[in-house]
Amino acid sequence: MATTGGAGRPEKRKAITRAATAVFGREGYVRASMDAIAAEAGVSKRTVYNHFADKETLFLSVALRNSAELADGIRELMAKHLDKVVDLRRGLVDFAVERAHTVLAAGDHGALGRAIRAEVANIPADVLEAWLEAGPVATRRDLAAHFEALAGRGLLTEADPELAAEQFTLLTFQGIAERSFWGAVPMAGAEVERTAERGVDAFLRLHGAPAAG
Amino acid sequence: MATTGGAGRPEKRKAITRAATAVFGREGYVRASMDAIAAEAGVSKRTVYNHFADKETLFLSVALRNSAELADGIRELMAKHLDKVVDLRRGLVDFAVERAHTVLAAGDHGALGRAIRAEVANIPADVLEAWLEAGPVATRRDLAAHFEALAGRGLLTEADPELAAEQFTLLTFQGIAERSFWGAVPMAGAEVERTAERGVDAFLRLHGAPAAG
DNA sequence: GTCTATACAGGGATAGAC
DNA sequence: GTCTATCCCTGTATAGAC
Repeated sequence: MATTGGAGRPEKRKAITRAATAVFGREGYVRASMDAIAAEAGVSKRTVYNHFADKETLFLSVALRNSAELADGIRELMAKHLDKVVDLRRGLVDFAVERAHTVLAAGDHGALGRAIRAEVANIPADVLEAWLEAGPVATRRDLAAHFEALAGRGLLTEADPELAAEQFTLLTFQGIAERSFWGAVPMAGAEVERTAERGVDAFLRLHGAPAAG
Repeated sequence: MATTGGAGRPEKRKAITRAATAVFGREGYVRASMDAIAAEAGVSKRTVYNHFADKETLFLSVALRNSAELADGIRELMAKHLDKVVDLRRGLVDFAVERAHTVLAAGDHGALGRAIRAEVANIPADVLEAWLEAGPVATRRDLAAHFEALAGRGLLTEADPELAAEQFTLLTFQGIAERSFWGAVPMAGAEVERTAERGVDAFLRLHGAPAAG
């Protein structure tokens, strides 16, 4: 990431990363200006350049951090809804709904994801790989582990946890993400829920244990 | 769309739209310059402004045209693979593979779709709606109609053609689109085929007619 | 020694003028 | 078809302030 040393006060650095996340999310990489980020952070532009070598470095830095934070949040949702589940369908639907709201919220998180996807052709391959690994890939792996545990409890079939995680995401989340353009166009909460329910029903027909169906 | 009258020679206009599609697709809306578009079209910048009022008008115009052309291409693929199908699984897999290659090809088509998705927050609501209607929504409707016909022949269940079309697209296409970032990051042909096959298998377990399974 | 504030050089963009 | 007015952006430089 090549931040310019560890110089400067940490509180300023934190304000800059928060502001950069918001401005890049709102405007996208090209439209966002370093002036606007400095203003939103409440620091001078010189201070921004004291902490981050240039605009690209700042963008990639907050992108990576954001990806990891988002994966952490989703991991917590899995623990909350899938660890000690009694009603499997209910737990899966609740997880799907909260996940969609978390990722696509108009707040800081989802917006930056949009900016990254828009800019993906201009991101160095190794940074893109790190972003994927910290975010979507980690989430799929975590979800597969949970599904494997659920299979161990006889609630899902054992066959292929990775495939189950992939198809769960497709059926319960990807349609919402695509239709709302990753949160850029708001989607009614009721439609999110309806989509999650229909997705979970399809998922359970594919991967639910016959006994628990 | 507010093109500036019908002035100018049609051949020039065609060259401009073709060049704009390519440049916007390569660079994205913000990075693309009217100079580059004029150069790629082999006309003067004055000629570009003679046909299209400004940069935004040009972008939205080629976006709409592109959306409709892409939907036409997919419609042809449906006719080719699903109209007189004998081996249903084979037909669905071939359709899914060709569709993925068509949409995500590095050529003119898919690249502009990326630019539109990146810029969606800055597109007027009515134009975005028209773009959706001409493209993704039309494709889903066409696919649902084909699935209804296949149900009439006893190859799929009758239940809900719209839902079947939605889930077919999710299971056989959306994962490829997401992983390749709508064609920005190339994906091996073998992985496209493998993904399509696994998606079709899941789709048939959800919507295949029991007799034909 | 890090911050703020401001100004400035250099490049490139749109859109219009000649 | 070239040329230009006008604007905005990045990144640096130059002041002084806590």
